Amino acid sequence: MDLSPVRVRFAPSPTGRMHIGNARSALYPFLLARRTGGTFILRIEDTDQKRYDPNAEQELIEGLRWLGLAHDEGPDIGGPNGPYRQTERREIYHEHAWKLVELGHAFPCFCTPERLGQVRQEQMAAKQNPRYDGHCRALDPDEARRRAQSGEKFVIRFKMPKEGSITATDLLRGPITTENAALDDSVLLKSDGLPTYHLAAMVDDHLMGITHVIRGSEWLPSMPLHVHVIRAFGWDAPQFVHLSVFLKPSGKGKLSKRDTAQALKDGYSIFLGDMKELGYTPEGVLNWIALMGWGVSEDDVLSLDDMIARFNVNSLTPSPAAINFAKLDHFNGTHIRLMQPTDLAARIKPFLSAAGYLVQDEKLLKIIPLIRERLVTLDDSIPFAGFFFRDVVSPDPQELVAKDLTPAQSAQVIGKVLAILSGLADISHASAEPPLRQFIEESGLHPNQVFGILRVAVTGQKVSPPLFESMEIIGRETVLARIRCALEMLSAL
RNA sequence: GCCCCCAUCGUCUAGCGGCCCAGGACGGAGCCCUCUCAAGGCUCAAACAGGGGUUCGAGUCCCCUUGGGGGCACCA
Repeated sequence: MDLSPVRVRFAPSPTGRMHIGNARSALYPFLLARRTGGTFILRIEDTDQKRYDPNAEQELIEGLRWLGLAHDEGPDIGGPNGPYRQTERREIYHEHAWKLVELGHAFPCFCTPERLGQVRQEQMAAKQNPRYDGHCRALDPDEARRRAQSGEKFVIRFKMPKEGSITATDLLRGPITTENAALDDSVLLKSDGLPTYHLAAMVDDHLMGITHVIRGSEWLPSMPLHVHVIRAFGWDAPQFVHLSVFLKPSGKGKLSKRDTAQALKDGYSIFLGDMKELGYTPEGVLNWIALMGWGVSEDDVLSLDDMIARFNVNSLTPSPAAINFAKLDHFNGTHIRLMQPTDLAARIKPFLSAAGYLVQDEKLLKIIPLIRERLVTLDDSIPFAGFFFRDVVSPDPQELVAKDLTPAQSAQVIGKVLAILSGLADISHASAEPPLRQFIEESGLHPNQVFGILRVAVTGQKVSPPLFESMEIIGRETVLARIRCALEMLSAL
């Protein structure tokens, strides 16, 4: 592939929460930029004042930072091609819109929304495609300019050729030819003075020197319009890459509000902010989204650096992809296991703290090897490690009763275990296992019965990290105290 | 309704005319390991949507059908 430095951008509109679709739209350009030693730009497309969400930009920036997708230019860090918020570029769009009018490729339109609505209704009633009827197309340019300047409400529309066709190329799909007659006189500049996407994005991409436009496939149908606009200005078109959409887990249709609600119920989310809180790691999330729409053969556990080294626009896939949360779990767990113990400890600590535990770093570091291969999310550290930091545990008395044993028999067993462990100067894997194994041997009990009672007594739960290693970390005194407590509970049954 | 795009195991995908009675990963099933739960190892089930062409030869190229997705705003 061509490795000359690209200039690419992530250009979200700040209208809501950052989700995996956004993240992937940022990831691929980022990878391409890093792969080629190019430039990755963040641009905020905030021209829709109705849908504007003042918190969105910050969430977007935080999301990028969390994922590790650092941009080289953007509204928060500046750069030579600013401003990077479209509302701060009004004059630029104005100039360009009128330039197009001058060149005869656009025209001011004074039609009211009411008239347009009526026309649309009539067209639909006549089973025609709803489209602009060309009412203001033939207006005298000077007259139109005068009316516009006198304060009359107007928009500027692209003057789409009536005949001919245009061929626009998507890198993943090849050339796509469209009849101009099928295209509309789209609005470029709105009556509020702000541009539509069709003008703003084309102007900005040109002015910012964008070489590859990587965006969602919802833009594929307007690519012909975009190429028309670009050519009307006399510019060279960038390479277009349209990413496939994410489908709901069933693969039937794209994600809806209901699906995101359902995901949350199942303990998942498509929003980055939620995913972080649920204990997903940037590495896991990145790996997951990277592989939805990107064909990598064989080794598919990839770090960001691996992705950069292997990324290639041509291996992106054009077909829609159903999201699969089980795979997210897999990647998350895999990347957790790949982490350095100190790194993992640092990431787990906030979760434990938030759960109310006072965490000692040294102790946590000792726990890491015991729990790392058991974690799917960082949040799982709470059930797996919480009991290490608790003063007392409160097991369910019923769970202290071993399989096929009565409460009294179970009490007898744990009493014997207590006697054995009490006799030890310290409780470690090496010191505790042999005498307990010997006891099991002599008693004819099953290891699961003895260790099961002990596990519940010491950890307060039926599922835990390995018993002996856990007891070693908890310490002799606490272990014995917890066993005595369990013995009392059993005796009371 | 009109326009556009897409089509390999349940899911994400490899495959760019012979290397494919189709490979990997997730998930599923089984076995091993084992103090619970995991992790790990091994094994198994599982797909070229259908129909026409082109070709000595098609999952790979073309056409149609079907299915899926997207778009048709003074939203992006």
